[in-house]
This record gives sequence, C-alpha cells and structure tokens, in this order.
Amino acid sequence: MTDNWNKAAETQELTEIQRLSEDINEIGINNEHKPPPAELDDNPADASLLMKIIRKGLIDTKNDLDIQRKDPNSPLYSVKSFEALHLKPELLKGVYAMGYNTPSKIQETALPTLIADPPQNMIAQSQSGTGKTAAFTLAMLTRVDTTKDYPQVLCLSPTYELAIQTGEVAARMAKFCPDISIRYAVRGEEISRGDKLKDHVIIGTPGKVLDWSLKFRAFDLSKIIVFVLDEADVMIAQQGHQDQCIRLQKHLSKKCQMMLFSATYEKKVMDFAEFIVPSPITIRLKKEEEVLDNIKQYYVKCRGQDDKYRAIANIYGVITIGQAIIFCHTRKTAGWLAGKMSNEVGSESVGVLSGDLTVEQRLAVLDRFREGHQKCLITTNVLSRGIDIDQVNIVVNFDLPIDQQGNADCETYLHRIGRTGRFGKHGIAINLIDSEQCMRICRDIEKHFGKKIMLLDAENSDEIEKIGT
DNA sequence: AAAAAAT
Repeated sequence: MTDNWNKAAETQELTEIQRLSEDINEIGINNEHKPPPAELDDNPADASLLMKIIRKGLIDTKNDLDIQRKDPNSPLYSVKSFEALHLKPELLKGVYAMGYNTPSKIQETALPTLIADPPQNMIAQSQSGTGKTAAFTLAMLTRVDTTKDYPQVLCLSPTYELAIQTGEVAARMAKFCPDISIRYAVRGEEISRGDKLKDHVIIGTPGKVLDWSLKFRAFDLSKIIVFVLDEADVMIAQQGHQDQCIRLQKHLSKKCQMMLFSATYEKKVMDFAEFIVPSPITIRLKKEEEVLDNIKQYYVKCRGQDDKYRAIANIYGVITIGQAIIFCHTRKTAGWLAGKMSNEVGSESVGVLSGDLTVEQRLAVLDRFREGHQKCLITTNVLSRGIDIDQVNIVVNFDLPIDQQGNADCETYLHRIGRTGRFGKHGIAINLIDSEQCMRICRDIEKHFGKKIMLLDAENSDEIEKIGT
C-alpha cells in the first residue's frame, strides 16, 4: 500500500498545487526579525508622562480603521514604536527578545489605550495573524503589581490549545520579569481544596476558571483588574461558553478593565458585546480582504466521502513544502480520515487532534506537528481559531464549516483558512464539495467575502490530475 | 456538531 502511495507521489506531474507550494516557498518565509539594541531608561511609566509620550507619537488614523468611542472628540493615540509605550524596561526587553521590532497595526492602535490610565474597556477586531495575542498579553503584563500576591489578570480562551499558546507568549514576554507568576487554569491542572492562588496572571478555559474561582474560592474574581476574552465572539455568543463567561464577568469589580479580541464579530454579536461591556472603545481593522488576498481559494468536486478521501490523498502526495491542516465537521470523521491515511502513509506521518484525546495527547500531537514531523494534521473546529504554526500553507476543508441551522459559517471559515497566510504570508485553501448542498454553502461563503473560490478540476485543467477522482 | 468542568 505504502509503495503504491510513494510511486503515485513520485510520478505525480507538476500540478497546480505543487506549483503553488513552490510559489509559496519563494515568497513565503520571511523571518527577518532583528531586534534593535534597546536603549532603555528606567523611568516608571507614570500616567502624565505616559500621556505626554503617547501624544508625541500621535499619528493620524487611516481609513482602514474604524474606531468608536464615547467622546468622539477625545484624541486617540497611536504609537509607531514599542519605546513610545514607555513600558517597564524588563518588559520592553522581553518584547524585543521575542523578535518584535515595530508594533503591528492593531498593536500601535490598541496598546496606548489599553495601558493608559484610567483603564478603559476595549472591543477590538483585527484579522487573523496580525498580532492580537501579543497586544493583549503586553497590556495584561503592564497592569501586574508584583508587590501583591494574588491573581490580578484573567485571560479566557475557548480551547485548551489556545490557552497554552497564549500562556507561552506571556511567559516569553515576561522573561525578564521573573517576579511575575503565570498560572494555567485548564484541564489537567489541579488544585486542592483550600488552596489560595498567589499567581498574578491566570490564563485558562472557562470551565476550569469557574471551578477554581467560584467553587474552590482559590482566588477572588472581584480583585481582578484586567479581564481578557480571546476569540471574544465565540466566548460571549456560543452556547456553552457564553453562560460560563457571563457568570464570571458578573463577579468582576466594576473597575475591572475588559478587553475583547477577535478576528470576527457577527453584527449581532458585536451588538451584544457592546451591550455587556460598559462604555467600550471599539476598534475594527476592517481589512478582511487582505487575509483573503494572501490565500488562494479552491474547491474540488467529489462524488462522496471516499472521493473526498482520494482528494486528500492526492493533496498529501503533492505537498512538498510546508504543512497542511485538514478540518472535519466531527471527531468521528477526523478519526476515520486519520485512520485511513495512517494505513496508507504510516501513522507517524499524519496527526489527528480532537476533543476525543486527553490533554496530554493533545499537547503531544500539537508539539509534534509544530516541530514539523508531520506534513498534515487532521482536526475539528477545536483548532479553527488562533493556533499559530508558521509552516502551515495549506488548509483543507474536508467538510465546510456550517452552523447549527446547516448554513454557511463564514466566521469559522475565515478563522480556519486564517491558519495559513499569517503575517502576510501566502497560503492555499481547498474546499471539498460532494453535494449540491455543499456547493450552495460554498457559493454563500464566496458571496459573503466577495472573493472567488476557483474550481480545481481535471476537466477544466489538463495539468491537474487525480484530484478527487 | 464541537468545545468546555468533573461526575
């Protein structure tokens, strides 16, 4: 079986996908992070000085920004450098050590407001891969008072993997602030009854945080001064997450600063966000098209499940560079697909990740994929958001994302294909279509974003072979 | 349908 496979892969002609992935190889990877030697002075960032410095760095806001605030006459500050934020020197050092040179659009716009006093609530939208995580982690860390040993900052993520990833960003950023203690509140982390947490920063998933705060009373929600919702639209709108987040939010102090971040907010979700967050500043970088400009979108016509499998197999065969993530609608399909592929290419070459696994397994699978040992990872919506893996340049929708009513789920689609094309790199999205119903959903997605999803089909192109047949 | 809390 494996021999056949390799032969097929070897004799494969130069297909569209192959050419595209070579294309990506040429333009794609650009890791020129040269942290400038930091000229640090150690003035504390007191409020008046901070405002003066921010004022100096004031730039006009371009029309790709849409900012709403209570008092439209109050100026909104923006910074062109991390120095201008006047962070604690240790924190600035951490930022440079991570390889960040200059703030991204969302960072330069959101950060001055997020770290200014008095604290202000914010709802921010910015496309995937533009540095949202770094923006809010930095804001979180600036608020920590290490002379107090109780949790002051709470960040919630929708999945285990995302919480871990965010925690790792925070830890790297706080590398030179050894006093700051960060704690994960996720599956697999346990505390005993009566424990009182002394960590300054809690990063976790809603269930565990609820458990620790309200049930075990391991920390006091009313003492939290910064409350962050990552992937805020799912957190406040998706059943299951919604009740937990709102319940937690109700226990916060009125003075607690709230930060909501996501790449997508459906209209009514944004309305709801503005309803539950007191007088928020809303920032939207409305350039969805830019993400899509970097990603070529295709669809492949298939006759059914097995046909879709053949398409995946063929795609796998032509991946020469980079990695692919394959999204399925259910854990069962993901498991089935992974099993079938493992039989053909060996179980060490393909990964599968879903909520079926234990947290230890999930961590191991993602680590293995991150290290590049596998060309492809089969998963569910659990990985549709936020996960940042450099080498991913192909996203395949084995099943298109749909909502509870069975309609196109455009938000999830954008998040899924946003796993590639991160930070301006190029990527390919391939949708497998096996029914009229699917085709209709695909057309809806195309219409929603106003971007062509092109047919990848042997009948239409003599260069494409064996895709979906 | 998946995810997130143990049970």
